[in-house]
Amino acid sequence: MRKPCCDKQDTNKGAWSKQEDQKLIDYIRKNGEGCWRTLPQAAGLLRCGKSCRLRWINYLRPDLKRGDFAEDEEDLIIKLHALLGNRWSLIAGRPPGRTDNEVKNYWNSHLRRKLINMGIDPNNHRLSHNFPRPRDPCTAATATSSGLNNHASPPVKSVGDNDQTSDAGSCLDDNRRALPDLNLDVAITIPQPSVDTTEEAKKHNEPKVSRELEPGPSSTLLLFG
DNA sequence: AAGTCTCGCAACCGCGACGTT
DNA sequence: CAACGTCGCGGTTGCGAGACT
Repeated sequence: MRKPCCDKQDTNKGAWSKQEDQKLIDYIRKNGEGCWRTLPQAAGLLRCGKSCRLRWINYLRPDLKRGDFAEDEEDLIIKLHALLGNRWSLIAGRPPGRTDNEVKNYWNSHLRRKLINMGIDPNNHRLSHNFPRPRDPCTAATATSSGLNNHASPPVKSVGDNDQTSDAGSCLDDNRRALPDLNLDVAITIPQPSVDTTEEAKKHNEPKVSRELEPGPSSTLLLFG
């Protein structure tokens, strides 16, 4: 089993009860987000601050859009992943009302496999000889059912993985040729306030985007959803 | 019908980034 | 400028539900 995330013996773990949810909602409605370290005690919750923050962001926030991803959302996520790699918080900033955790889970459980079935390496969005091609249903079936999911073969961390952003971006031409139905003409801009509604997101995404994705002053990237 | 397997979601953990002192 | 504390992100895991045998 896991080691506890914090040393406190008297903190609850695992699934949240309705009462806990309500306490957290009530407290944040009254006092706003932030100061997660002290929030649990102030709200009367036997949870660590991290757990409260995660629960609020991923589940309780009122502006969350739950349910199935639309096709245009899928496309957008694929495009953004090609451009950004596993920067889920940045990717989640674009489809409104989605969380990084939700996008990450959806990628790992659906989109990854979808790309694999299309013959695309989901790690770098290149056409891959190691992955089944669209016209090869036998290998496609084998790949999807034989451990290419995140459970059987968790992603191995490597230098290449960390560098996949530029790598993936450099292969967009290949993808266009291979996937005429998938518009990969994508670029990035700082999220609009109307899309990225939270102050928190603005605070953190803006500098991050400009710092990480703008190699030079002229490289302002515009994202069309 | 019962047992086993697979999948997806929610939650946890470690670590790096950032702010404060 | 180093030390410390907090926050946020990404990777990973556990568990329940549904599919399969």
